[in-house]
Amino acid sequence: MQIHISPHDGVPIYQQIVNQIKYLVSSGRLAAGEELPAIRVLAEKLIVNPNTVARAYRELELAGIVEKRRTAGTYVSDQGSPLARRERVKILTDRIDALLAEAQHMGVAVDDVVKLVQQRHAAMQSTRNEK
Amino acid sequence: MQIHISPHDGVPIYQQIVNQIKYLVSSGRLAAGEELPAIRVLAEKLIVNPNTVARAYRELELAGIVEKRRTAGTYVSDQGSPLARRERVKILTDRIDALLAEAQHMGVAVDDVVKLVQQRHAAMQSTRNEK
DNA sequence: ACACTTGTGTTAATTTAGTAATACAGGTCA
DNA sequence: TGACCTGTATTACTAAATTAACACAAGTGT
Repeated sequence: MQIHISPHDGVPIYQQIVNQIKYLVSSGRLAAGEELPAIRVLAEKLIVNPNTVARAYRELELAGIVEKRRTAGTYVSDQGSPLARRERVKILTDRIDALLAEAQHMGVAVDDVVKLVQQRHAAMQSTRNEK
Repeated sequence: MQIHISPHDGVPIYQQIVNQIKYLVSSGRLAAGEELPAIRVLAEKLIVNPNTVARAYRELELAGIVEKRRTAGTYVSDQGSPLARRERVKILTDRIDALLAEAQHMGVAVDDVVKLVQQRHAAMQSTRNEK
């Protein structure tokens, strides 16, 4: 768990933790079922108040990334089931609908939106570190 | 200049002003070179502090949407339309980045996202009323 | 039972974003 | 010139977000 925070980066500490753990999970460095550090442990490691880590974990649980077992710890959730995928696609579909509605409202063609998507994806692939 | 603000909409007043003026410019209701209301005038019309309007105008100038002539007033920038489009694309780009990041976290491939975009677009074309 | 660890909850301090009050500087134009 | 416009700058107030301090409840394992 190599997590590094920038205390005065403009983005809240708890958000930085959320983002980095999300990335660790999506990149496979944190496997499903794996236990992640106890709130106090990570807090001490990052030199941050435990409540801040607790909030990050809560957000992650809300997002379905992790599961908490009250007195046992926090674990990466098994988000691999096919049924879950349908749910995920539905969420993405809603966002896409909103995006398309906005684009239409702005007078931007859907073709351009598709181009932007591919373009942005390429950009994300090449540059893995920014800001 | 029909601008309407919702004081407690969650989004800041100055941001609402920025958004609506951006839209007015991009839709052509505010032509390039046209003068827009003096800060105090618009402030009184919207029942808002002049500083709030001033901030909105400042953001618009920073975005290249308008130009300010110190003692003469504020005018829609000459390249208002093209710049406005760039602005719109930037807004969409931000949303797309967020969408792609989310898709990655969910383990959904970008190809599938592109497919969903096209699919949803087709759905929007055929059925113009639902939700 | 008991020491220890886990996450939870309540409350307060702190920081930041947003808005407001007010005075200022520099032009226009009768 | 001088009243009257413009946008600008400084300062302070308010509300919300963020973080911190600290006590709590509930399992684990010896």
